[in-house]
Amino acid sequence: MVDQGEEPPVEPPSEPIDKPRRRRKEARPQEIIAAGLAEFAERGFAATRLEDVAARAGVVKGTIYRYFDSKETLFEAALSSGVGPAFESLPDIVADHDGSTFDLLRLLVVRLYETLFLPEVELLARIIISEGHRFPAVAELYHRILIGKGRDILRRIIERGLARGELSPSPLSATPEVLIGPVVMAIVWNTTFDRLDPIEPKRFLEAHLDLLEKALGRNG
Amino acid sequence: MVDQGEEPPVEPPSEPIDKPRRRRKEARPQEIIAAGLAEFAERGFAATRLEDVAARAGVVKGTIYRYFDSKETLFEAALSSGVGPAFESLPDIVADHDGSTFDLLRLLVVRLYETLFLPEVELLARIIISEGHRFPAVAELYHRILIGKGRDILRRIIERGLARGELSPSPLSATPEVLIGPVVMAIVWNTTFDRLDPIEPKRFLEAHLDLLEKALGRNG
Amino acid sequence: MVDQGEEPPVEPPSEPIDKPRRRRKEARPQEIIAAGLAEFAERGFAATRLEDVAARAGVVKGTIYRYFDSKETLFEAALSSGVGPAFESLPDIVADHDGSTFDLLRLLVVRLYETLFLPEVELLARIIISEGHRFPAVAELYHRILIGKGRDILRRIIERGLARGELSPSPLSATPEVLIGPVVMAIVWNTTFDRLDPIEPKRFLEAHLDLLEKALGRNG
Amino acid sequence: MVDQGEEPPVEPPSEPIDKPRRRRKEARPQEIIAAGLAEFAERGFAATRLEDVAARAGVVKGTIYRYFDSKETLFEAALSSGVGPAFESLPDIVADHDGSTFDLLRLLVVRLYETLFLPEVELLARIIISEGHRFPAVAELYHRILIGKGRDILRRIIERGLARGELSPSPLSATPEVLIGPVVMAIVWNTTFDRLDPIEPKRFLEAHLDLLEKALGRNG
DNA sequence: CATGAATGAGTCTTCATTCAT
DNA sequence: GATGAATGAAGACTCATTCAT
Repeated sequence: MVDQGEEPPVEPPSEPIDKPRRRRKEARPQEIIAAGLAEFAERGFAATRLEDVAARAGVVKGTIYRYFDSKETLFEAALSSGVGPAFESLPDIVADHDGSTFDLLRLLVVRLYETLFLPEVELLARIIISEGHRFPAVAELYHRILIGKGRDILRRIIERGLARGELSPSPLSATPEVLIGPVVMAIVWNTTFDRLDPIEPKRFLEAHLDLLEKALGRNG
Repeated sequence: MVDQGEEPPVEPPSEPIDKPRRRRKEARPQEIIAAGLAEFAERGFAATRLEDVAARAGVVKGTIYRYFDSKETLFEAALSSGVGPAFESLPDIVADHDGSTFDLLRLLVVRLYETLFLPEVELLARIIISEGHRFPAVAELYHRILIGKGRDILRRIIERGLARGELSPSPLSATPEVLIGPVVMAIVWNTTFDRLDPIEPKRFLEAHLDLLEKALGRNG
Repeated sequence: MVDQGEEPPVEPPSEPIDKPRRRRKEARPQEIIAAGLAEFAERGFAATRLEDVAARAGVVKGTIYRYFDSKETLFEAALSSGVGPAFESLPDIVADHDGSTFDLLRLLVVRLYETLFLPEVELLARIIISEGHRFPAVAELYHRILIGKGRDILRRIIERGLARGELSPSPLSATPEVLIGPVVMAIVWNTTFDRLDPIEPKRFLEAHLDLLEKALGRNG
Repeated sequence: MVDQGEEPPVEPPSEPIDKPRRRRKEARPQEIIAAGLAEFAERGFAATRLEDVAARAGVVKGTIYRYFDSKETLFEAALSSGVGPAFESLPDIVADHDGSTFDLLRLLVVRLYETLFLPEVELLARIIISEGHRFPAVAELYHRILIGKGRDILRRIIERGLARGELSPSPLSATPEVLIGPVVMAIVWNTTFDRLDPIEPKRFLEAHLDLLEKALGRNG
């Protein structure tokens, strides 16, 4: 997932043998997007220079315009590119599972840590956190994703818990987003203070799970 | 609290009443800083035009340079300006208090919600979240503040709880930052999705306290 | 001579005749330099506007920055551009010559008048005289040239004269630069008073040679 | 001559004793002019900042405008200020003198070296050389001075020499300015190369006189 | 008179975007 | 398609000049 990475210098050996040039060309847009993602995450939208994106993608500034109408178009393309892969695998964990509510939450939370700290996803996260406010379309896209894939699952877990009698109605069950607050904090902390005092995701995850277990009970 | 931000709180009471102009002059840097804060929070550092900052402050572009050497200098001044007021009142709550660990945490968390959702502080928060990564000096400043004032209190609350036997060593007590994760999430969420789906701080606070109470016990 | 200044003297004779645009592009930097030289000579470095340089070169302000990093870079490029051509042909006149010292000096001085009053060289001279003091790099460049090519020849002429017994040691032979003082005066005079009361180089040259002849003797 | 110098920090002891303040104020324009002279010589007209002139004069930028209408007005005032003193003492040397032509020339040339290398006069010279071309009024002023006081004397010396039979008509006697070329060269050289390779006026003067003597004969 | 805050026109420099080759 | 030269609209910053105190 999201593995289009930075530069695939080794051409896929499984394919015939010709088309090394062809291959390259078809990959162009992806390479430009990957370069854009990296630059936008590093400098922010306004401070990113297309010249640098081009250099990182190994092309020339003008070439970007063959694939994207404008800097903004590239920006939105870059932000859309990783959305699917990044959050795709979440939904089905609730449906067929018969553990406790805590078990389900643990599954969700562990998955969140695994996903959100992937290098590519961190880039995305940094951009959304930095620029989301300035780009309504971006905010809306991610809001839809996070609601659709994330918040929704959370609510379904809670509803299931209530239905099974493992939980009882409370302010917490009414606003279950609170339960994943720590992982958001970890992401944001690492976005800003990564150079000074980075959070160790593993350690944070353990404490997070400890908190959930204490609050819900191992079987609650 | 924190409202001393904009205007020097001590006005010269000895002087007559005239000198509206004089008054104005002394306030200039503060007015420019306030305008800068608003613009930087709205558009980010790179996309903010000094022209707009000036207009908002009711002066002309060149005037900014009487007080600040460069756009960057103004940026840093703006970010430093609210630091003290915003976090000053936190420290002393632990020292003389004889409630349970949960009571103390509740005090801290309530205070955090009260402070962080003040309009001025929200501006600061947005800027730090958006630009902190690009401005090491800013990141360092706030890291120092947050560590010194925030994390420190948290750790002292935990230590006190351990000493009083209300808590026992666990992953959570080793990484107590997790406990305030939800408030960070709320801030960040509102920073990005304020226009689409804002979080109601009060409701979030209740759920947050509910979580803490469930996890620590009312007396734990 | 020295007229290769503006345009690369060797035009590609092999190519057809079209490509007027291509032709243009390769010449751009030279055109900008020529325009810069003219403007800098007319107004001085500080008062020259890149906008005017661009207009004179038939391009747009931004284009200058494709070739030169800054106004200062262009300035230095312009001053370096003409150095070689302007002083290149001097050196070899001493080596193989069997006339008297005066004959040699006459050759040198005539050549100096011919060279220094060429329109392009006058521009250079004006800039060096005006701005040399403010641009150490420029001063050093021309000092090296003038010493290497000019002063050196002068000294060799004198040494040759001493060796041949045409001259005898004296304050003048110790400081032979004095011998070319008049031509420097003529240049400077014309730089400043060209509009009021220009010096006629030819008349000045005659008087200068008259002075040298009287001082050294036709055969001395 | 030209002794208004840079900063007269010691108040004239011959005057009474009071009025130290009064004195200061009356001297203001002169102090500003002196400061302007120094700055204009150092940086040229366009690059000189009135702020720096003010600082050097120990006043505030606005104060300059109490005495001078504009930067240009100050410039012209500064350039006029030293003219009289600098060239005043030249004229009378020809009238009553009964030495040879060479003797007279020697007097003139020695006086030129003495005058032109005075620190204050060097400042003036540098400015005229640098900016004269851009300021017709300045060029005209100095042209009048130099013609009136300098060239004129030279011509009278030559005429006297012709009349006395010490000289005979020649290109040199028709263009006697050539005779003082070396001193101009020395000034210009020192203006540009003062930091790299300054000319020693004394040594140059000796060689210059040697040249004149050789050309005219001690008694010619 | 002097101050110094304020102004605003001007200039360098950057960079997204276009376009001929 | 790709290139890279050229464009032109901004925007940061400077500084001569003005003006209220």
